[in-house]
Amino acid sequence: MSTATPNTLLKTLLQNPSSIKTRSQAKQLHAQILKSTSSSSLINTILSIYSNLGLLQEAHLTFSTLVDPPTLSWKSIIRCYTSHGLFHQSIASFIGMRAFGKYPDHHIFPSVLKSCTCLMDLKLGESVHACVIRLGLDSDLYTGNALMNMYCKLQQCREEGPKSPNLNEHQVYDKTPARRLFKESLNNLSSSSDSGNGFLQRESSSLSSKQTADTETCNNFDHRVDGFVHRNANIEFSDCPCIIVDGIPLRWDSKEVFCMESVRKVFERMPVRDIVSWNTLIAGNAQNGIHREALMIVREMGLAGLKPDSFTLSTVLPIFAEYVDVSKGKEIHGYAIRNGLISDVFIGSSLIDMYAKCTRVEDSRRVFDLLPQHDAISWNSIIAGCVQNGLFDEGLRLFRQMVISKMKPKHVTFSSIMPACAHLTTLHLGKQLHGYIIRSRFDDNVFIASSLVDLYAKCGNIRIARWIFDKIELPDMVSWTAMIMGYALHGWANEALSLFRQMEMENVRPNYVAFVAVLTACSHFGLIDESWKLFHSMSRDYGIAPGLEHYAAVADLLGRAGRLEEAYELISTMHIQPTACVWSTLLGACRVHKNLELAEKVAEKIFKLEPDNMGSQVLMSNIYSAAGRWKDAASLRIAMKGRGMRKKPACSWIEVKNKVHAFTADDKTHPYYDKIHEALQVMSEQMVREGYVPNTDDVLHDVEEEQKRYILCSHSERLAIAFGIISTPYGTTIRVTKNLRVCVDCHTATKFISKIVGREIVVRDVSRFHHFKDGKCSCGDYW
DNA sequence: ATAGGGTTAG
Repeated sequence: MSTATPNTLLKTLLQNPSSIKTRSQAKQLHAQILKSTSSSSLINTILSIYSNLGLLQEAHLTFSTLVDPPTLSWKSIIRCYTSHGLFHQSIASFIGMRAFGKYPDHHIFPSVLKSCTCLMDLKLGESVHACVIRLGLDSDLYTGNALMNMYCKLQQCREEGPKSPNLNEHQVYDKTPARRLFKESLNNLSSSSDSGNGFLQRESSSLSSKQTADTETCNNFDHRVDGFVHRNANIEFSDCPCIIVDGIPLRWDSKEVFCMESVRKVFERMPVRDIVSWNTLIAGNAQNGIHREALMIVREMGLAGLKPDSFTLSTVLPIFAEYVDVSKGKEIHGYAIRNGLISDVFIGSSLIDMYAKCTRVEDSRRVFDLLPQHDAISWNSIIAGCVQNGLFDEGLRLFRQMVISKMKPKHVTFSSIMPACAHLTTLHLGKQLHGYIIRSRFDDNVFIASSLVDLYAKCGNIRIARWIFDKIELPDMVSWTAMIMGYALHGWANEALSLFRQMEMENVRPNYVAFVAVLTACSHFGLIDESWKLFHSMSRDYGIAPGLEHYAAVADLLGRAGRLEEAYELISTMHIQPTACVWSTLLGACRVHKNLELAEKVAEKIFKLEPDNMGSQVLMSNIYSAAGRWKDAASLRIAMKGRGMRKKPACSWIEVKNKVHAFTADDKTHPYYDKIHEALQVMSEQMVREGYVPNTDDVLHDVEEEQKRYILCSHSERLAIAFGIISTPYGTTIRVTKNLRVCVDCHTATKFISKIVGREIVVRDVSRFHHFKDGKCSCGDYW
């Protein structure tokens, strides 16, 4: 081999190092260099080539051969370490370089600062900043951007200034109340105000000049006109919900919590700013909850002559998602379409999420379908969007598709999909997922563990739920709440209460939902004093304004204890508008305690709020019947019939061998009906011998006692239990789910049946559910 | 040097 060829090759290659594209090319070149020369400058070149190609191993080895690496080599190795996530090594090399007396240049600081950011080490970052200033490199664009990014990300590490006494984190960060308020306000908003106050166009001249353009683009996308946009236009992102209870405002704009001073300072001192600088500043504000400021900077950026790019948009979209502002979200969507940014996966998943959070999953779905490529996050967004909007079956279907298309689920995927199984109480699916989770080693993730706790609790397996809960190393508020709610659903009030106290002892702050859980537990067990204490402690100690659920739980409790007037008083003085639902619990209590006078008063309120509320009309008519006021009862029923109202039959179902069997009352369509009926008869006789006395109070039909007993016996949950007994092996726990409250007699009967057959029977009632028709579930594929 | 997704709800 002649020596001329490789040398010429070397020369040409080294003049243009970016022509080396692959690992083998780089290694060949390296070999040639070692063979032909011992020049260290060529070694530096090959090191930077390795570093550029992201070849950590090769770069590391090459670097370690250098005795006194020049600045260029330090630069290469630091960048290589940082880009491979070896932040400690990156910092160590930086320190080593200083020790060797080498002066870092402006190429080094972005990597070093990124390492500080990823290590969450603000102190270190600040001293690096000092170093930057001493070297006079703070005017460098890249360094400035990296500094800003660091201060944005490490905002939380900074000691927060003096806290106002009532300020607590979850109030500021919990997104749910805002969304809840929004959904409630939808019912109240009827005026359609003009939504054309284009957010992007208003001041930024660089954007579309025609104000109608966005609307047009969006209309091409969205053919439906459902008034949502207009109704929504009243909600401004500046309207941070603030509830006043006893003169104390309970929510603050998070702006007061964070200060972006250092970021702003760096930004303002930068002599040159590019789009990255602006985007960093916007993202910093957005992610620290200072949304209004973030949006203002977008406009400012437009005035500075820079067009929002895909980074800007995917930073801004989550803001509109959080404030449920679909009209502004659609503006961004239109802007993305017009500027050819629509195939960007980042924008895509932000749009999917935004539409989903605005309860418009169909639109999320369309964005998803139109994306040329799906990554794990866009899959997660669409799956989470479906599940969060109650489309559990669709969520599961998409999850399957995701797995089929060889996209590996990430841990977020599991925490998004588990609630679907929990709500559908499909334990077999949940168990499969649990297996998948363990195999993927995601089982130590708090989010996933919390949803597993919820899943097992909802599926009636409270012990396994507790077992999973106990294995969580650092349970967060949601884990505690899921477990407490599990106990509440199973009627284990004392466990729920002691867990709640334990949570408080461990300094985990309960939030809105945690109080719903613990109050529900009290309410199921009739613990009036406890629930009053909790109810008051909620606003007093934690600054949480009681919501509908809390009022409902306490009112229900008072009502069931016969303290009807107190319950009435509580509901009447609520600081929010009571709904028909809250009044209905009191109406139920009026029936139990036979207080016709109050019942009429309450019913009037309900009928005014919800003229079509069938349950209450049936309830009221039953109250009249029980009081012997047949005429009133009849007239109510006739009125209902006249308006074409019919009560939907309740339905129970049981999962046997991965198949769901659904029953309605007196349902004779099941293929094993004869056997079920026979089993029920045998059991009924046995139950009576065991001392069972049917409680026919709930059966208000004007029929003979004998007939009443038959009606009780043919309730859907009993059919389902009987089917469970004859079709599952002895010793198996029978888990029946019902989509309305379990009747009192069935509750008693279940205990007797359980005793007779020597098996645990769990009847769970769920009010929100998927649809059953002719004994089949609407999501047949999954059963 | 900058961006998107997650758990609990009588």
